Amino acid sequence: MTTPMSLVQFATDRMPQTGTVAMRRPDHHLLFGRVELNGAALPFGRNAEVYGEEEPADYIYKVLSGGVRTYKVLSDGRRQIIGFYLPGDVFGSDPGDEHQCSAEAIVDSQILLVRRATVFKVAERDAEVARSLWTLTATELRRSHQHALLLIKSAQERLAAFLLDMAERLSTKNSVELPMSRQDIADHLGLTIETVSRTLTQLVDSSIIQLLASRRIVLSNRAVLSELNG
Amino acid sequence: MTTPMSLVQFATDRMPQTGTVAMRRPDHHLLFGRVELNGAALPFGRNAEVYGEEEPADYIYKVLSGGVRTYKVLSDGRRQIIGFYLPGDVFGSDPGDEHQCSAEAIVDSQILLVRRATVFKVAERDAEVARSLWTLTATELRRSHQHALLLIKSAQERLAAFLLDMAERLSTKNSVELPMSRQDIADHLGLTIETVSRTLTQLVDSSIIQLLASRRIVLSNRAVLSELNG
DNA sequence: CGTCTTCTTGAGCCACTTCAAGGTAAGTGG
DNA sequence: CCACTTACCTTGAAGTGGCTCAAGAAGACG
Repeated sequence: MTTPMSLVQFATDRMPQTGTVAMRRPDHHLLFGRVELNGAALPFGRNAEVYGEEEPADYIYKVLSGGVRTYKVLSDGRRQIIGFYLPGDVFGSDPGDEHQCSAEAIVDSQILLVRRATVFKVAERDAEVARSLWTLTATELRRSHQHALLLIKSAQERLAAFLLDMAERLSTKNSVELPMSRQDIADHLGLTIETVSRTLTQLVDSSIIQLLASRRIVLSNRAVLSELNG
Repeated sequence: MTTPMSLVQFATDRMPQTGTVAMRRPDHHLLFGRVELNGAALPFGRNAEVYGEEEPADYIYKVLSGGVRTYKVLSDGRRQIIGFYLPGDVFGSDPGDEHQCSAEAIVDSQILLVRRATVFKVAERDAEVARSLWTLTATELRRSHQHALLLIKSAQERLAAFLLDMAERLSTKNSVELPMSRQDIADHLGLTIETVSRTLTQLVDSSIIQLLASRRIVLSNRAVLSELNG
């Protein structure tokens, strides 16, 4: 189920769809930009598994197009989406030999793979690569802390934070095209799908956002959103 | 308020109070065990600030005795305790030039300091140190993910997870001496102090734990606790 | 002993969940 | 082009787990 059907070699790193990402995350590009670290780009269909929790962690991944969710599940099926990864983002650089989370494509995606062993080998003799590997993980950690802080907030505040984050990461204007479903959002924010839907409706009623389509959202009042975000 | 009053140089790394920690965390000791990375041990009183959020991150810290909490606060005062650090644990190795969280001693503590700049310099020419620095951060990340998963659980499940974690980290037997207050536990688990207290009482009534003193807890039925933990 | 802090317990309330139904959009086959 | 299906999203009504407010108990300490 994990194995993709085709394998395309790239001579150079592909730029993500959003042009500005390269500016924001130099470290990721350092890692994937090195000639010796060139990997393979693979297509993953919607909901396709990239890797499973506790599977051997042989690769580090970079989203070229589409989007990915990483998550953990409890025995009774409750799911916590740890993070969303958008074009330009790197994921799967967990410590140890096994992945800590599962990863799935949330829409049809192109994903670049690089062997972990190769990265580690290069890092051993190249302090710059080693440092960028560390920065990568440290940035993830910062996000994770921010996420923990989010999970003590009210539903409105969580949605505000989420929308602002998404807007910053995947849009230039105030209009956002969310790649993920309401269920995904709910599982990321620690809410139910109904509460997510209702809260979005509240934000629409307060003229803070507009819902052009269910996944096409306009942030018409960023100031109030930021205020809600604390 | 941050500045400690005295400065004691140590020739070698001090072993933490709990003897087994060295076995569990070789990387931390590698980092602090190097001759060139020897630092200074400082005493911090109860509730003393070790560093504040957004302060320059000049040091990496290791708990020798006592305990530390790292946390973030929202503008209205709500606090999320990101993590507790017990003897043998390393903290403060945040990325970037500023700390992401604040850190305070939860009881009178001895803390070992090492200059970040020194660590980074050593890491540049010593891949082993670089890797152990990365492993340190990656372990933090794993914990943070586990913590996010905890925050979607019920109050009982959160307490069960917390107690099991604490028992594993600071006791050999089934008896645990918690260094932190109910308020600290509440702010770590995303609950109120009242809910923490009530839930502990429930666990006592179910004969799953015993409360010898308010901070002295016996896990008399680990099996049920583990089950609650999922 | 009194004072201060910390912890526990009670009663009522509220934000979010649960359960249930209906609506909307995209795809499929006739 | 339309009926049918399927997946996804929204809305309503009722229930509840944890919160808020309030008071009291248990330690710690001078």
